[in-house]
Amino acid sequence: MSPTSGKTLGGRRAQAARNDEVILEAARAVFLDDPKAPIAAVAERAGVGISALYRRYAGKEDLLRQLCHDGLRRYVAEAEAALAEPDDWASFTDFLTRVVDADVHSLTVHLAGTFTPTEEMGRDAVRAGELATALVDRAHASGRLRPDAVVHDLGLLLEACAAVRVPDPERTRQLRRRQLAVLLAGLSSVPDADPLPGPPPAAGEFDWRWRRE
Amino acid sequence: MSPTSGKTLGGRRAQAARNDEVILEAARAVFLDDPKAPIAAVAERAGVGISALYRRYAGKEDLLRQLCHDGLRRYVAEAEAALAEPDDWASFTDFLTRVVDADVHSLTVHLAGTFTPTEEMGRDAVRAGELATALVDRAHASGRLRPDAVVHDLGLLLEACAAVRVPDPERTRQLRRRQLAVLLAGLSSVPDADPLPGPPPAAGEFDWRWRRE
DNA sequence: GCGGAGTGGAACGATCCGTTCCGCTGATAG
DNA sequence: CTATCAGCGGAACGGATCGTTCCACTCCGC
Repeated sequence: MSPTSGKTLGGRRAQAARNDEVILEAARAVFLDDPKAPIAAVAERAGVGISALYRRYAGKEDLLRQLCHDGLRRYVAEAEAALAEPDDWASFTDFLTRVVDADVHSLTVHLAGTFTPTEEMGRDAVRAGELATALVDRAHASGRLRPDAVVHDLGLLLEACAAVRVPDPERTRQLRRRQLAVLLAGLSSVPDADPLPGPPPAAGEFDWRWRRE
Repeated sequence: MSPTSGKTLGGRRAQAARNDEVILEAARAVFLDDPKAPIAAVAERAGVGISALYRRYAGKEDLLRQLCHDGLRRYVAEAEAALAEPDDWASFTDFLTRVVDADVHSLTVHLAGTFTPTEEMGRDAVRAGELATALVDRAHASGRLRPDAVVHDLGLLLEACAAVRVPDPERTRQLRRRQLAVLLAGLSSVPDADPLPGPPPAAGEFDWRWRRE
């Protein structure tokens, strides 16, 4: 049975439970800022010792994997939420806005290749791809997405937004929204526009990051 | 007087002169791929020994600075060339296309902060800013640039294009052109568009990279 | 009180990287 | 032809960094 009889547990246990959160949050912040940051930086930011980290994670790679998987799950969750919306175009733009705001893509991009992915992550990645395709299909159906845009243009778009980063997080969010607005305007259908150049981005072209060296 | 009497110098001297080029090219490629790459990687890629590097540059920082300064000069040169064109809008788009193709922005972005800039770089940077403003002014004059776009939106745009990178350089160029096309479409004036959100990017907001830690 | 879960942080060992240095080679001057 | 030395290759060095381990300490829960 749970100690302190199921009540809100206090003292040492509470501190530990709180640390779970604090550490993950700190890790997110630190590795988002510098993917190669030392583990000690995470501990410092979290205001805990290094032991508190190694009690929870087998090693650095384990922490990184968890962090990245969380991001992937968030991506999937946002996509599912967006697909529940009735408006085709709004579900598309809302999804992108939420993913950009949550900085999910940065996580994936910067941390890719620093750990060996689990099978579950593979399955989630496939699922994410399916959901993205569904969103783009609906956007096409709405007629507001230019016909020559493809699913994997989302990759380019997210990359572009994730690339925006200034020291202040809130300002970063604002600038990313601006970037997103420009990109969405560029992806909107207009009567007589030049077609997008080059072979469109294809399926495997963003997987190279995941190659373990 | 020059050895071998001013003729096309051959043998050892020729090899040395050729190495100047080869090394710079290798450094560009290597540091573009990984800004934190070791100097040895540059030497290996250039097919020379480490001594060949240290004969030319005082140290790593010196090489990085040179490389970055070259990029800046290229930026200025492209801007000047573009301003010489008669068509306002074309000078704008051509400039961006050339800068994106040349991967100049990546150089600046990734290498920023890894060395102490020289005063001359500061002057060149100011000049670059003036030229960019002139280009944007002309683009506005042409009426094809949406009125709420500002000079520093170029920073966001270049950032977005530089963020696109796949292993194959030629494919990278293609995808960047596509990205650029979307962004330019997004920055084009259309009759009744929503205004771009948030305070527009301002002057000092991209300088933070240069803070030496 | 006592046992041990939870922790802080010093210490260790491995790795990496910038820089130096020494010995070699072959072009060039005389 | 020979002495010289610019130019070079790459081993070796020393410092820095970082992941991980380990031990002493605290204080909750029984």
